[in-house]
Amino acid sequence: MDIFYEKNKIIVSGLAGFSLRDTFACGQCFRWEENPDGSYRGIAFGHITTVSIQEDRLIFHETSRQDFQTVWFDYFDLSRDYDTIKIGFCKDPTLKKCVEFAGGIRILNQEPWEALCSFILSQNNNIARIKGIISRLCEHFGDKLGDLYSFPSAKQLSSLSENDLAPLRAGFRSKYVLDAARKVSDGTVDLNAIFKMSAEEGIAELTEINGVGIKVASCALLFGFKKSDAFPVDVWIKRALESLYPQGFPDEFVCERGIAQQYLFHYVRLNKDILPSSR
DNA sequence: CGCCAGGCTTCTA
DNA sequence: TAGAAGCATGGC
Repeated sequence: MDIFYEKNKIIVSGLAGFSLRDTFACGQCFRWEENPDGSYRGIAFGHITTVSIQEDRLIFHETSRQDFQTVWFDYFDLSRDYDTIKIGFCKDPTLKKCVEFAGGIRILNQEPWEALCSFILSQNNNIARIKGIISRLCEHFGDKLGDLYSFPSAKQLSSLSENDLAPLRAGFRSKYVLDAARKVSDGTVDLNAIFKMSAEEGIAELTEINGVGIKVASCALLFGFKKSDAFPVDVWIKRALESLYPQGFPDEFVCERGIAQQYLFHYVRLNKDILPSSR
């Protein structure tokens, strides 16, 4: 991998196989928007960028060197060697199919609070509506930065009431978001401490929040706390495990089983015919 | 229109 | 303590 700093763009080469579409559409994040030219515009950690891919090159447009180094390099998980990980996955026949279907997925390192809050809102919900709720959340309570809105902090949300969140139309999830915002902002749940914890300990910490169970906690840990061994089991993964891994999910992927999980999730969700039709 | 959505909490036997 | 009911809303 090589990095080139040019006048108006930063180019990262040597990323053959990386797909922005697979990465942004696989259900791990909800805010990136595709432009007519195929690039994507997004905001994270209070910084905005536009990214595109040409051949094996990831290109950051109108992005400062500092933002790339302090935000986007880590956000796009550029220190991880996905080629080697995928070679490992391909030893398993099902994961091989996942890699062939959408091997361009990388797990993003999102803002911890955004990941937690987003997946609280995701429960018993569909992705199109989750996006709408999160969009309204940011527009109502985030900070306007250029043409986009930051994700509102736990502190910003902690002083709000359920009534304040009514415009989001998040239903019963609103009270869960408020409980999370309060416990995170007052230190009852220490997000920074979770980075030093195991995934198991992280689950114990996050499930102190009302409305956060093992699945939501696992998603937050995988997508916001660099816990690549966190393994969220939703209805799709549950069905996939029952029909495709009756002997259990292979142990050899333990360290990166969260990544494998995401490849599997995206594959079975968009190829419903590979799972038994009856529920 | 009815089913279901990247579940969780609460109730019930 | 396992399993079902209830939950808000709207995409498809």
